[in-house]
Amino acid sequence: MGRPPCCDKEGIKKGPWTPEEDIILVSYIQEHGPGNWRSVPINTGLMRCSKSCRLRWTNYLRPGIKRGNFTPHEEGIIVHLQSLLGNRWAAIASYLPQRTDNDIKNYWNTHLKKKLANANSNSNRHPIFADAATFPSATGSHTTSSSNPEVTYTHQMQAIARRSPFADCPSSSYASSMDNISKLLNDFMKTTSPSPPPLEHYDAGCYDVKPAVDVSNPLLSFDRMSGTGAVELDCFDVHQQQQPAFMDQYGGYGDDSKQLMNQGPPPLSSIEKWLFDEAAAEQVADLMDLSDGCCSVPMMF
DNA sequence: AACCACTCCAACCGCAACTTC
DNA sequence: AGAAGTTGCGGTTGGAGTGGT
Repeated sequence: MGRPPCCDKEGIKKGPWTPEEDIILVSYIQEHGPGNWRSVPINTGLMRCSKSCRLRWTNYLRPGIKRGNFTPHEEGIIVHLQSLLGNRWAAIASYLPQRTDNDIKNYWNTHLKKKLANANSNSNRHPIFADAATFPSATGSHTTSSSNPEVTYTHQMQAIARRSPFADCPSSSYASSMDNISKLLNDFMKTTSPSPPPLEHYDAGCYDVKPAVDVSNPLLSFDRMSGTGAVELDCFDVHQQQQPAFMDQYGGYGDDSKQLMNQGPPPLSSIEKWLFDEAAAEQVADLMDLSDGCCSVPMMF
């Protein structure tokens, strides 16, 4: 279209975000919710382009992001899905709600690709490298027609992701980004008045959210990842009567996904069974550890 | 201590899809 | 219908951190 990139404008700041900028962005989103990124820099005074704000939010500040080492199970999921879907990181990330597509992409490029290259050279052609082209979504095309089997499959994947068991609370071995921001906000509030509202309902590590105080604020009111109590969470449980309110705003599931949600879960396919099978993931982990180069991962299709 | 090579990841860029008018 | 504007995605890169010499 020949339109100049938004970030080429004069006075737009680039580079790493400062804690102050993070606070401003989080405060704004806490109040207004994510979306309408165009208005974010205008309304906040941030000297950042809308794209940069969105990226900062989705890749770093967004609640529920898990940081730190990937588990062998997560590795297995990524490896398998990459073999099926190709480099469709957003689709792969939908299976790992706590990981961002950027994180998964980085992890693939810096760790898994090397591991698999080594493993592949040791074991020739392993079933894990099964030809992705045989799978409908491997083409990487995007359409919106629900009659398209490719899209149907994608929707099934999204539904699968919603009931993913991987949404359980991680160990506290990693530092939550929102925990950091919460601390920043608290420090900020000590020195500033008037201050943005505190992120008081974020707990460290995983977001062990207390019963919502302000239900009108989706950021404060979602219950997730406690791993305890009645909410046991499952914001990814399609069997739940009530869809978590934050899902659309924070998880990116759109109308099509809601439709699927209402239709109930798709039948459990072999890939789902495999993905949710810890033993299979361990097999992938074993493979990547190059223990003996033996081919032990089951062929799925 | 200084230098270099390497790793890792946050952020940028360009493009395509999508939405609005 | 199509131009203009917005959002999302994947590839790439810059630079901070780290380890080796």
